[in-house]
Amino acid sequence: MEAQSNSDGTVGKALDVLDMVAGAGRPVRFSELLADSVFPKATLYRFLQTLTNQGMLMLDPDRGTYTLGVRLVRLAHAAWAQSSLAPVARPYLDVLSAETAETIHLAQMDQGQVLYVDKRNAARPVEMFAQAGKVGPAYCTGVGKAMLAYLSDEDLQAAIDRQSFHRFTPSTYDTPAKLRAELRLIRERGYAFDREEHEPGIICIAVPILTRAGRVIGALSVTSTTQRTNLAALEAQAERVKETAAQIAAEAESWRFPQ
Amino acid sequence: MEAQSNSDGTVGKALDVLDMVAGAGRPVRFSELLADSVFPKATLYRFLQTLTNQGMLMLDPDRGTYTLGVRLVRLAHAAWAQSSLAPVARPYLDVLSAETAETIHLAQMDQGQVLYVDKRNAARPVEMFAQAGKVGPAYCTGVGKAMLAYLSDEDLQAAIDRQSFHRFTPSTYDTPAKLRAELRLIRERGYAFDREEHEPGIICIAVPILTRAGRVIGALSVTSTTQRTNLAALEAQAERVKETAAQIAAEAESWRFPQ
DNA sequence: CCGTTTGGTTCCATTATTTGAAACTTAGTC
DNA sequence: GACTAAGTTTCAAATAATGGAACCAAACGG
Repeated sequence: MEAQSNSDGTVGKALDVLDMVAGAGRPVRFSELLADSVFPKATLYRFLQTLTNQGMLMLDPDRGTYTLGVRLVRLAHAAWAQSSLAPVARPYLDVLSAETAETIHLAQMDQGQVLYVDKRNAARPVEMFAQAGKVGPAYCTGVGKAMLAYLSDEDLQAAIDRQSFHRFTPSTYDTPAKLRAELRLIRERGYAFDREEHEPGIICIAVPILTRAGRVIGALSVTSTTQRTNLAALEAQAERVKETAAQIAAEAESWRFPQ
Repeated sequence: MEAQSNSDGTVGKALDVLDMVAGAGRPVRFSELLADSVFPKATLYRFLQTLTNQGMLMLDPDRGTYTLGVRLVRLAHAAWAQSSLAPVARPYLDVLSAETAETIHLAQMDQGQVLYVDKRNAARPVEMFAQAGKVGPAYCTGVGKAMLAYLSDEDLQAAIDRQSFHRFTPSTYDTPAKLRAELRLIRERGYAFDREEHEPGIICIAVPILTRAGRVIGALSVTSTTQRTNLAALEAQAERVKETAAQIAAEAESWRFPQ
């Protein structure tokens, strides 16, 4: 995972450093960060220092390791509450979840990747933080494709440039061309499938969540396994899922932008 | 809520802007931010642009309003998972919660404030994001005082400087001197009380979570109301709560810093 | 016990970025 | 169609970031 030298000046670079620490997934030493950083020693050092006294990072003085700071948790609480679809969508997901008795995902786009902001697992109730906040690829997941299909040409190009096109399974679309063809179909149809493209045995139907103006603000999916069901059965739920998406869109529009 | 012009260069200023948007708690227009910002128009404008490109903020193009971006949610997921005590503490909180049948709070220190990272409500299971991530004052909460009591002189001074000493109730400690006296007692005793200092009728017993080296990494509290119980009854649980804190500390030390 | 390596921190002249007043461009009013 | 408010761009001056190199401290090896 390389920091792709963003062109956003000092702030962008500092945020890259933040991502590096986040990417490590465990406390990291200065030297480790230095090893796969594009920055020279002193520069990286200063960034770490700045981020640390801003509370975005935390330095364990005993071990000399850096971890993400708690200020992030606070900011994220606000982000989740005010900017994600999750709080708005919650009641609608509850209903859909009860009706379908399948796993439900609510996702948004983040820098070309899929960010899951809520999840319902028919079996047991949600473990919020543990599940929400996870990221996944866009080109081979139902929610990902549903969102990609409705991006502007410009945004779509930017997103495609960020896809790895790794071939997870035999049915993964592994080139931009194949993906674009699929996206056209999705746009015509109004919903997307995941035909075991990311994980064998896992299938889903996904619909975009669109504003009245036609901008994608998220996606919603009903997921199952090939053992329990099949695509046709999922497709039968399409209208129901679209309806939920529409409700969420309407609510989001009136709630997040009052007046 | 004023951005207190931090001395951390460009990055610090950008993060201040981020806080401003977070602080608003709703989508905000450029002009609103400009109104209570110390930055001149062009500067603020460029920061917003940078943060937006970085996914830390989101610009609703229809309305021209800024909200926190989803990248924060992703970062926070990592922060919560790797840097907060919550995942480590979870099983121990489960046990304590079952035993006491009272509300449990797990908190950490963030820039002189108390950040709640997990909460158990005897009645219903946790709503993670909805509860975790909230912040509160340090000088008048059980967990806050428990942590303050074990800070180094330097860190304590810095934390005290950030307290408002607002008098929420008649029993709130409203000066640094009174607070410091209380902290001495807490250090001798090993645990802290909240004697309706923040909210009338709400009392708690709180213990610090300390590393073997004696550094505070968090605090844990059992909260109740004056209607249901009293301080003496809570104090009777002190040893039990300390034990849980010790378990969490031990686990945190071996788990978060493997090898 | 001392020379050496490794990991982390500080210096400081150079360089590049940020800064912000002012000019400009929309979009909205009356 | 002049007037206002809100947002965007420009550009020379001011400032902050940069990074090579020196420095320090602790751990290591002989």
